[in-house]
This record gives sequence, structure tokens and C-alpha cells, in this order.
Amino acid sequence: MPEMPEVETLARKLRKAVTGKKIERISLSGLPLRKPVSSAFAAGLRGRTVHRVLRRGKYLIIELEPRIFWLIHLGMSGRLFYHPGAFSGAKHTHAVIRFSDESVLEYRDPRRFGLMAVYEVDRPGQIPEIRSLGKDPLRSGFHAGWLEPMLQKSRCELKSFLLDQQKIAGLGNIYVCEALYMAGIHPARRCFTLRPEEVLRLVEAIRKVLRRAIRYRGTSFSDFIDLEGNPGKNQNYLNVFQREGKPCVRCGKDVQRIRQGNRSTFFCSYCQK
DNA sequence: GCATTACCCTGAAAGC
DNA sequence: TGCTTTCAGGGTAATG
Repeated sequence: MPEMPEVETLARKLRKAVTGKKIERISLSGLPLRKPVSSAFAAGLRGRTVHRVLRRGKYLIIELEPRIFWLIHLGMSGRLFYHPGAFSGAKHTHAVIRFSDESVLEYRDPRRFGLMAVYEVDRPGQIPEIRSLGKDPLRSGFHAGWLEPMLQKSRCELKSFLLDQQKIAGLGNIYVCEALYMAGIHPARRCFTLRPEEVLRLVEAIRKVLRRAIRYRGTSFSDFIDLEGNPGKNQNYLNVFQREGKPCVRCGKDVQRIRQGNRSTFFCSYCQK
């Protein structure tokens, strides 16, 4: 389940692998992802050169020359593989992008919750999916002074708020659970009930959890591996996620699991108030 | 307008 | 052992 640290890990690898390369051929499975991948997609990519690789939230944005943006979202089970030599396709391969030096970028996605699209705009911020994203937690605009009034206005549960990409871009289930644990805040708290010192703790915890995950090149359970097929190491540093019934590393009481908005939430009912 | 729920999908795990 | 059912969750449309 790629969240921001996993996408950032991919973006860094992708930058080294494909920047400056010219796209020669594209073949598609024809199966729809979250939205159908149109024939205009292949036409939009063919003959273009990769200028820059960017990331916003959980989206990869590959800027092609001139002013063409190739948008990728990995959904739940999407993976990108870079093949230095020939590659024809595997099970669940939905796109094979061949560069002029014969190397290949492969998009594979069993559950097909991902997204691939091409846009002709002046700036990435004009892409509809990007325009609606909230603040990136690792950029300067994300601080308690911005978050506190946002929380004051909301009556929903904190967990749901933090997962909302239109508010904060990049957090998913793993890092929300971990950040709330680190901040010592109960996931079912209503947003407007947070005190200023709790908002400060939350901001710091979100940043810390994400930075650590990027340092360890993402969290790998079953899904995430990087461009060359290497798993991340952050799963070794999780405190609550998927640890139901195991002792809390701080107090020793059992980690609990509840369901919020059809997603599992892991937390310690003693350490998180 | 906001909060909540249902839905898309397939592989893995659990249940029988 | 092998078949069937349940669960997982990204984003978003529909519903309350």
C-alpha cells in the first residue's frame, strides 16, 4: 500500500533511472485502472523526453518536454519496475514504456486501483488530481498555525481527517496510525477537541514518522518494493500498525484494533488519550 | 456543506 | 486437500 514515503522512494530511484531518456514505444493491457487508460495516453507519451520526476502527495508526476505531464498513482497494489534490458510483460502488467536505449519502465497493478493519465498544462498544479490535494506534510506550509484552525472547523474523527488527501496530501493508514501513536492521541477523537499542545505534538509526529519511513526507503508488507524490486525496511520500526494483540512498546498493554470508515486502526488505548 | 457509507478489484488468509 | 468466503484499503461517488 504505497503512501508518501514509498512514492518518494520510487521518485528518487526513477529520477536516476529515466531522466533524459526518450520514450519510443508504449504498450497497454487495455484493461481499465481506476479510470480507463485512453489511447491518447500512449500518443501523448510517444517521442517525448523525460525532463523531471516530481512527487505530490502519493502521486508521481513525470514531466515530459514540452509541458506534458504524465501522472501516476499506484493505488493499493500498483508497482513500477525498471528493466535495463528487454522486457515483454508479466501477469498484471498494464503498461510497458520502452525508451530509446531499450530500457523499460513497467507498471504492474493486480487490483487496478491505480491511475495513469497524461495532461498538457503549464504547471503540475493545474492537473485536476493535483489541484485538489492538501498540504504536503514535509513542506514549509505544514505547521500547527495552519493545522489548528482546520481542526477547529471539523467535527469528524481525527483519523478520517488525517486520511483526507484534500486536507493533508500523502498520509495513508500506516503513517496515520503511527503518527497518532507517537503523538499520544486517540484516533477517534473529534478534530475540534484537540488542544494546542496536542496539535503541536501531532505535527511533529507526522513529520518524524514520514522522515523515518523515507530514510528506511518505505514500509514493505506484501505489496511495496522499489524500482529494482528491493523491499523497504520501515516495517521493522512500526509501533502499532498490524500489531493487534501484541504488547505496546511503551506500556506493555495490548495494541488494539478498531474499524474507522471501513479501515483498520491500530492504537494503544492506554498511551493514546 | 459536511460526515459517513458503499463501491471498484484481486490475492491472501481464514473457514469449512 | 480443495473449495468458498472474508478481508485488505486507495480514492471517489452516492447517501444521509
